[in-house]
Amino acid sequence: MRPESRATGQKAASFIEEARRAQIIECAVETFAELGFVATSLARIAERAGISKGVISYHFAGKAELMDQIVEQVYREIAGFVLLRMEGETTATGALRANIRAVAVYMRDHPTHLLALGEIFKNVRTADGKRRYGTAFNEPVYEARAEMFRQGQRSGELRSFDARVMAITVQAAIDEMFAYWVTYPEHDLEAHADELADLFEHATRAEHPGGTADR
Amino acid sequence: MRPESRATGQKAASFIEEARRAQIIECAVETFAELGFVATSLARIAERAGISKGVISYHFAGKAELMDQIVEQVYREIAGFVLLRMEGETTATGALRANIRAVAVYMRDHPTHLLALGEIFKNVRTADGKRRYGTAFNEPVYEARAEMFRQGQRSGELRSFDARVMAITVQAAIDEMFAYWVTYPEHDLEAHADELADLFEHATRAEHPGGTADR
DNA sequence: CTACTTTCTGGCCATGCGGCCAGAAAGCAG
DNA sequence: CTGCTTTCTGGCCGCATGGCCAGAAAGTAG
Repeated sequence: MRPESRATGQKAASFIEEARRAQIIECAVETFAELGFVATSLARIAERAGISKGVISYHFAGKAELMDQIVEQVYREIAGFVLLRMEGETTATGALRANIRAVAVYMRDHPTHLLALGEIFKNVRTADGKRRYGTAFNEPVYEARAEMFRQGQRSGELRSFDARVMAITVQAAIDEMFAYWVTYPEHDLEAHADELADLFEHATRAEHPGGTADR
Repeated sequence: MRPESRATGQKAASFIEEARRAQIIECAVETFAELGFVATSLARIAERAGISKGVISYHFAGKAELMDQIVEQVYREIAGFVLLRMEGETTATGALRANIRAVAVYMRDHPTHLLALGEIFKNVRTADGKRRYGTAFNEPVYEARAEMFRQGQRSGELRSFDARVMAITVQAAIDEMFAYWVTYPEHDLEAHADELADLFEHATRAEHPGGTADR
């Protein structure tokens, strides 16, 4: 007998099981990225993986769990990648530049992961019609970046502004850079990232650097 | 006999016909805004309008034409509203501020229209899997704003930067302001808009105002 | 009134969906 | 080999979808 639900089971999964789960997740990511949320069905994912549709049901409790796994995995992957490349930055401006550049590098190397994440984020809803992964899911990112700005303001490196709005806007700028690049692949992603770093440096830095917060 | 396709017909439509079409479009907008693209079916739209599903088929060639009409109508509405409120602005900075504020006012007054537009934009794809209304649909907006920036750079009002990246980023910042406000309705939209205007003023203005382009 | 057009209803259709399962196949332990 | 577990296939189910249509209803002109 198959376990009541291997997907939610606690037992150590076999090598084969883990490999299959990883393969299915990867194929699902590609399908979401290529066809979009609406056109991505379990049948299409199975087709891309070269397996029967039932295999997905065997390894995952359902489509919802599959998407949960994608979100969790990709999110962790990005966070690790970006945070690693921000280490050692001491100034807020430097940290922000490293942040933007790191995300741009990740975009270039794993565009499908980000596309799939976006499709799932924007379309999955709970039974009551509300977003499953809302803007609220970005809270940690917003708050971390806002805190970075506030620290820069306290040290006098940055001018006075609403740290939260700035944090939100940085994320928006990064996301749109990705969307634009996906539409126009010949667009220079690295140049765009540097331009964004300049943009926000001008937007945030104190008018008379060296002093404390300017007003 | 019903006309071969009233939806695409050229004849002057009757009052009743126009009223029905308008009602259906409005109900469709509300449904897209409230339930999202995935959960919006012709049946649900008809239910909200209190009519039979067949009425939609009678007045529109299909779901695709309905969505086309929504996009066209809302797009025209926004463009007219915003452009009207930018008239008379002579400086790039002033025009940008007026632009951002106007969009914020429109958001406050017609959130469902913008939500529906977003749902349709992000999810409708053609048969070959490509976006029907892609980032390319924003081209006119991007280009107009970029040209505004270039003019400001020529006059020495603005510093040197990539006008296109700046135009894209402004749009992203505005869109995210809306998304954030929808998630947190108590968020102060007007203050956010003013904060954005300040942000981009700092990001774009020349370091030594009064001269010509700075480098 | 009748004759005709416009508008609407209710239901049918083929399609594709996610979920599920009986049993085949494969792998493994004795 | 046999017996057991894990993994997979192929197909079936109920359901919702967009599109479609026959005919009813409402409106209008003569």
